[in-house]
Amino acid sequence: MVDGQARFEELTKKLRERQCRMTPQRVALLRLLTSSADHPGAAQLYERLRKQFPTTSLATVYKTLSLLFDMGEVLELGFTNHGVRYDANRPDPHPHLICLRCWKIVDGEPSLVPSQVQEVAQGSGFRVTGHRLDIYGLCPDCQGTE
Amino acid sequence: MVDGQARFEELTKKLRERQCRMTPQRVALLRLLTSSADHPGAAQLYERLRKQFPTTSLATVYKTLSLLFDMGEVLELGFTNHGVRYDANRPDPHPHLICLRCWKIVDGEPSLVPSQVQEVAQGSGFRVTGHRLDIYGLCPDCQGTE
DNA sequence: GTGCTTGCAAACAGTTTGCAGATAG
DNA sequence: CTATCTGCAAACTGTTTGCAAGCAC
Repeated sequence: MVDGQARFEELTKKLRERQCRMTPQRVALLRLLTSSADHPGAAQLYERLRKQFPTTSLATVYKTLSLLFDMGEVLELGFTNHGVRYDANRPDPHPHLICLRCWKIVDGEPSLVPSQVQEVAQGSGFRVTGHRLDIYGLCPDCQGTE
Repeated sequence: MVDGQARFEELTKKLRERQCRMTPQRVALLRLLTSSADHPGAAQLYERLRKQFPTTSLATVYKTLSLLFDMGEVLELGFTNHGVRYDANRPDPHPHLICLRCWKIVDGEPSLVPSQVQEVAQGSGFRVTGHRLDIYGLCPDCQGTE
């Protein structure tokens, strides 16, 4: 588990270094991101943000998220049918366990995956820069309720 | 490598068993799919199909692709920025090497990945039904041209 | 003949963009 | 003060849907 408070301060610091302005909306979004373990989507973040800032717009959420993504501080998990989900707690590639029923997303441990990745790439001539491992299935809550 | 002709006949047979009608458009799409190793998207398939059937519509391409997907005979590789790419040659999960520059997609060998998947899922309580491993990087052609 | 399939157009969802006004530094 | 950020609305992309006409069987 990652310390949300520490991560929040780390992100704040990195944004300041970039001469980004810390607007109240941005601070609130950073707090939300660093205290959410459930890989929220833009719409979920927007909804939660609206409780504090009723005039906040979805566009602002997207703009901040893509800023963080460009800085390499957020992982984007894109899905065809369920939009993009964000992980700002652990920006390095790690496996995700995804429930196909309730669409819950849980972090997995990297374990041996990176060496596997190199092995698969071997002989292809690709220069590997990253990877993504999604594991699909049913979470404990959704088993037996199909 | 998979024998495209054999795969084409296999798909044709499975569709017939489902009492699906073999329209000329469908046959042509099946041929295209089973002879393409480059994981084309719907738009690419549509363009190639138009050369034979100038009146073919994108909707028909999507309908047939989703039929094949529902039958478990086609792999959908969804990307946030580049739509969905299809693999009808090998419907079982296998790694893909993806060039971030030209967006070429090359098949990788499954090797040890499945056991890794089980290992990662261990302790999460998830019942695993599938997985997806994408390896990002630069293909040989795109290295040095950045 | 029957009903699945096609192809058009319109709808749709999620994301991005342009711009005028607001505001952090 | 000034450049960045916000929030609205409109644009955009890729995909899906409804429906009348067409065609495989």
